[in-house]
Amino acid sequence: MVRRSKADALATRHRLLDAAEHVFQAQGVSRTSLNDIAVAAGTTRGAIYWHFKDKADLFNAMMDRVTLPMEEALQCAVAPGAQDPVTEIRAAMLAALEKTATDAQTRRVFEVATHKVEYVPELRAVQERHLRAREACRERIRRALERTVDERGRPLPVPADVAAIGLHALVNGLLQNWLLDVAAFDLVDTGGRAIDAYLAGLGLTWLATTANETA
Amino acid sequence: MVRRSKADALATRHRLLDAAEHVFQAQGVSRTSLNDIAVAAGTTRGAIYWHFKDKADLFNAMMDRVTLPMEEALQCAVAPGAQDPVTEIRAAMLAALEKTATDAQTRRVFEVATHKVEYVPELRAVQERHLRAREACRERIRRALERTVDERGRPLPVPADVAAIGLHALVNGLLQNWLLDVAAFDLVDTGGRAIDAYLAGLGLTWLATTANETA
DNA sequence: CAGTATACATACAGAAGTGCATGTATAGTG
DNA sequence: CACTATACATGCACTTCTGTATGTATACTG
Repeated sequence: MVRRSKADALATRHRLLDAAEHVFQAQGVSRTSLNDIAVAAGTTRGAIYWHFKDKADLFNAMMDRVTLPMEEALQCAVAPGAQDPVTEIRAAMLAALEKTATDAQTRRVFEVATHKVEYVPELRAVQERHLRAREACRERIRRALERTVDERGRPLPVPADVAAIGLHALVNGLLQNWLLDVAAFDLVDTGGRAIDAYLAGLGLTWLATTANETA
Repeated sequence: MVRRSKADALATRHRLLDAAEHVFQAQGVSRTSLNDIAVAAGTTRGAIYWHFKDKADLFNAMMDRVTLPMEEALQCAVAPGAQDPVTEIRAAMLAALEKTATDAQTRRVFEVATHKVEYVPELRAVQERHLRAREACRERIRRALERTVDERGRPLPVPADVAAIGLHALVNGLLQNWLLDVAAFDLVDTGGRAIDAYLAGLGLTWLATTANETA
């Protein structure tokens, strides 16, 4: 076969990762052979073994190409101190929902990572990244809540770390449930209202009020 | 080999399912061979093929032996009209958390079902059961909320179905996140407080208040 | 422009797992 | 008390996938 230029090789690599996303989503990671991916990408297994060590390496590369919704949420709220910290957090969570609902690639990879792969020791890298991202997300929420408590006088009805764990679980649950049946509810609208209800329960009712008024 | 009595055969079947739970949890479903399960159960593949058609059949039988936390929550709240419907729902959700935290088998199977198996078309039976249970759970929450709205005057800040989807997502997210790292937080205590915060956000503040007072 | 590394395609050997066929000893059964 | 179905164990053929070795044409490089 013709040898490709470096640009061609990079394109091949991306085609392989694109193909992996689709085939993984359709068949699950463990049930797809490297040949399945190669054929879907219009190449052979030789190309895969050139660019990647094995299936786990390819899987990790596929994950590294994207930022998962929760990680996106952390970056999105980088605009520092521009406004109320809870408003930032709320915007970040809504952004995570919206990105999942609209960006096809994010949805594919997130679905693969949550429902189409088994969390076995071999893929520990992704699992640890997942756990770290989760911890970072919780921390960010917790600090935002504590800053809000400092700025106003009233304390939260529950400790900030508890509130953070709950909010993170709520968003996570919304994302995962929606992926199982995207027609069941509108992720951004319904999810956003649920988030506002939760925040209202933390005593941040002004948010829920404004959200209801604008809706 | 000696032929067993019917009681022995039933015991063998249960040993196979017990072994499957443990090996699936440790290695993931697709990475465990039928021989792995047979050896773990102290038998051979012959026993498996006698009791089950194939691995998918064994997996389904394993799932049929238990009631998952959310299904348990539905049955638990069967005590009808004994008290406030929201109090019932709250108790049911807490029961789901507690059962997951305390009952080892429930935890094992739930963990396998959520993190150690790929949702591929072949296991559609379990997936559909999962979706049906989810729908039933949401419906039950929704009706309880609507009954509460009827009993009191005030409406909810969000539609009942939206509130139900959120509550279900919250509990589901708590369960799944806890399974990924059981040391991260106390499922019953932290989860319960998060649930109360959410209910408070729906205007059912008396619950959060009493929960805080008793805590 | 010759030489080398690149970017694959192809071929092959081996492991592993599945499904079934067959063996077999005993628990039930009339 | 024969005898048949049961409850497995064992062995085998077959498929499937992996990892690697090898072939090869061309992009790059001095």
